[in-house]
Amino acid sequence: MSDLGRELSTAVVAFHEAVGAHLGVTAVDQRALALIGRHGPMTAGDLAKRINLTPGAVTGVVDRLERAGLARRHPDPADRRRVLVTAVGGVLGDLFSGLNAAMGELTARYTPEQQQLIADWVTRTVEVLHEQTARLTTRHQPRRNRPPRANDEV
Amino acid sequence: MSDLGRELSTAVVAFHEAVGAHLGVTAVDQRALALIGRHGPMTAGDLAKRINLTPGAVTGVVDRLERAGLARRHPDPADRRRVLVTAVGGVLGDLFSGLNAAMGELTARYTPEQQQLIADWVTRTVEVLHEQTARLTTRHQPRRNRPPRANDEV
DNA sequence: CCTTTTAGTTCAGTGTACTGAAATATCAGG
DNA sequence: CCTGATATTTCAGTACACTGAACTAAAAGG
Repeated sequence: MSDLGRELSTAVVAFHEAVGAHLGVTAVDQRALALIGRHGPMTAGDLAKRINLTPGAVTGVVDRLERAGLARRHPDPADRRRVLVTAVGGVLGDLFSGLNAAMGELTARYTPEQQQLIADWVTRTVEVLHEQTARLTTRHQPRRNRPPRANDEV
Repeated sequence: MSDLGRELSTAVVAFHEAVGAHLGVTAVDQRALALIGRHGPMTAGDLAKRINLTPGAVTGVVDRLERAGLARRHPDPADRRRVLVTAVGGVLGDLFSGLNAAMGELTARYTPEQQQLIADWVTRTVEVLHEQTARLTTRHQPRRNRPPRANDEV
């Protein structure tokens, strides 16, 4: 069972990497996208704080996301200095459509009760992962062979 | 439910990134490690073919894995030109111990039948992910804003 | 208004992982 | 042995994402 978890983990990571390579965006870019996907439109500055990057770096992140058609810059009508970054569903949806369809087929094979059970397990697993990720990022400080990486919450 | 999948996905990726940052290894390094973890000890050349990297790059990969204590170089007794790269369980085990413990607790909450159901779902999900990853990496060629990345099977 | 603060982009410099080629060491065959 | 093939490392060059600082633009507050 713990082997299965490892397999799931690597499969998920491999898929994410494939998506990133396909679209020409980095892992950090994808984290930023997930962030605005979850929290809604966000200013570049907020994004910088969230993913622990300098404003200059965020410009690059958003550039790549825009070029890939995954996000768009939107001037804030209330404050014209600010730039709101919004996620664009279309392209990513296209890419994930195959996955979503296949997963839909898969879930359809289970009864509602079973689906409920699986959803429950997934929810708790996500919680565990968040806890363990936090444990890694806060308790120990990273080993610095390489430059400091953006590895905060997502 | 598809939202849940997305959340699980990002949580998994975040954890992996945290581990990588903590140990000073890249995502590619981790893929290489997963590879030798699954297929057993492997020569540097095989590793190069598998992850689609030049031999020179593989030297760097193995260097980092060794430095992190995740792998070890082992001369092939049969052919002293070759270098067998073997995974070392200890360090990674320590890192994942928290996760494994937490996941163990989590699974213990379910009945054996329920565990079986979950395992079944996970297995099928892994299959789906592999298919979809293959679809991305083979059918379409990557968009090349950036240099070609190592994104093959894992 | 005029100054100060804030938001974002631009730009030069840096670190790192990659490629491709040269170098080194070992095997295999006449 | 000696030659040619094979496995890995070393090394120079390159690409890229990041930092930190300068710059532009807009808000805020006397």
